[in-house]
Amino acid sequence: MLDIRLLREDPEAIKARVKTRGGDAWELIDEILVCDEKRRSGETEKQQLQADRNRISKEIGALKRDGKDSSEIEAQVRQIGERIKEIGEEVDAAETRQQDLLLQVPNMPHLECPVGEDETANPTIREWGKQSDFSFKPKDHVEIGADLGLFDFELAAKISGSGFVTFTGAGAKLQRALIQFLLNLHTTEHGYKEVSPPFIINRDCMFGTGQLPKFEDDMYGLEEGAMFLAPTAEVPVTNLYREELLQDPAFPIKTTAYTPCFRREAGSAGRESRGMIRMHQFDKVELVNIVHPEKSYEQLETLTQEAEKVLQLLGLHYRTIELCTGDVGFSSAKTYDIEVWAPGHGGYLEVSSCSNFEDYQARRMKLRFKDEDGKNRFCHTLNGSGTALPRLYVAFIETHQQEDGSILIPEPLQPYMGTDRIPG
RNA sequence: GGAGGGGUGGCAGAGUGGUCGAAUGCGUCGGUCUUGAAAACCGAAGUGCCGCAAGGUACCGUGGGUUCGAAUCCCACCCCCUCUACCA
Repeated sequence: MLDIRLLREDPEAIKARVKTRGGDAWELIDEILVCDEKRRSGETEKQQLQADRNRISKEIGALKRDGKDSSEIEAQVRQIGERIKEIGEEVDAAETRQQDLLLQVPNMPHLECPVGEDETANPTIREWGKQSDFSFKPKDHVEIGADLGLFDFELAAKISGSGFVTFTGAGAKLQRALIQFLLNLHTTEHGYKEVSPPFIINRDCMFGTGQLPKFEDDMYGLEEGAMFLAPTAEVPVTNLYREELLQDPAFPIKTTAYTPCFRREAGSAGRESRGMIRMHQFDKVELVNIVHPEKSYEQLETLTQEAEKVLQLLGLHYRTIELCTGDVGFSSAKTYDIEVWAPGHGGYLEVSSCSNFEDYQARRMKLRFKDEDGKNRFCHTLNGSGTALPRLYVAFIETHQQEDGSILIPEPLQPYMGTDRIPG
């Protein structure tokens, strides 16, 4: 949520920045300011009346104690009460409307964020490794999975539907090994605290991280929308800190979690949908940082490197791109995507999205800290996938496949797999 | 799921219609004393909103209601604890 004070100060500048995202959310800003004005003037009047009422009520108390008649001023204060109620309703209506609108306005992209309309304008920041040479034609992950019996889509369709996968045998073990590897890397090398949160999340939290009100259709709702299946661990993990006023925080607060993620992916059928590249349920290890506002951009670089480390250790070629204004997510001010090379697929796959939300989420969820001067300020929040499993899995088996059909397990993963090769 | 108990400031814990934003204790911070520290004593200290400010206003789990006036009475809901049932 944007700071209403900034909006009051310089609405045109903020409109211009929101506008760089495309879309028409910036058009809401004028009405927000009208509501704000209405709310504030009503509030002032209401509070004056309340002060009157409090004063007179005290007089009534005093009269009654003395055994005197107070019926006259009681009638007077009753009238004030009615007026307070009327104005109160107006103020509430303006406030509710203002809040509704404000929740629909996305974050402002960072000033240095490259301006552009869509993903074609995203600059590549760096690359690591290179596209591997094969002395044979590399198979894609669907084929490898079928050949080695690693996973089965039909088996998943039988019990759920399309867009799900069942891992089997060594394939299931590889999935488990990757999760273990990721969590251990982040907890032991990168200083993260591990949590394992619930996957069913209440509605308030969905507002906190910015999934609601705009993206309800992307999620699986339960109990008529009162609860949702977590679309990403970002939601439960960041919301662990909602409505907190951190007294003496040891910034950066770094939390990691493995969770399954549930997404309806409504309307994206057919897009990059072969195999397990886009699923209704997938596993992910998430990295969440809560930081001092002045350190968040520095921390974004660290966070991104922590995610990249995963791919380096697993010997997977990737590139890191910066999202332009038209492509950056709703709540984010700046985002790096990490895309891993999948030789069988013949393209790059997004395995991680590392974002600085600045105080956008913190303001929504009232996450604050007491700063060096004793002032209460909103924290900055960041998160990044560290990493998403299915695409990591895809790149992994496609990159490490051998001509004989086996898959070589790179050394860092061997302790978790208990072998250096999945036989062909 | 059923029965009972409970949700008050950083924590503990009083308060059952009007000088209660809230006693008291612990903890925290500042000061006095001390070579220094401890102890003792004195003092400070919640959050949001409105206001240039002075100040005002709201907040005692959440939302409604009664009343001139609600932490206190009524209703609904949420959460926690104990017992019980069921169950991985």
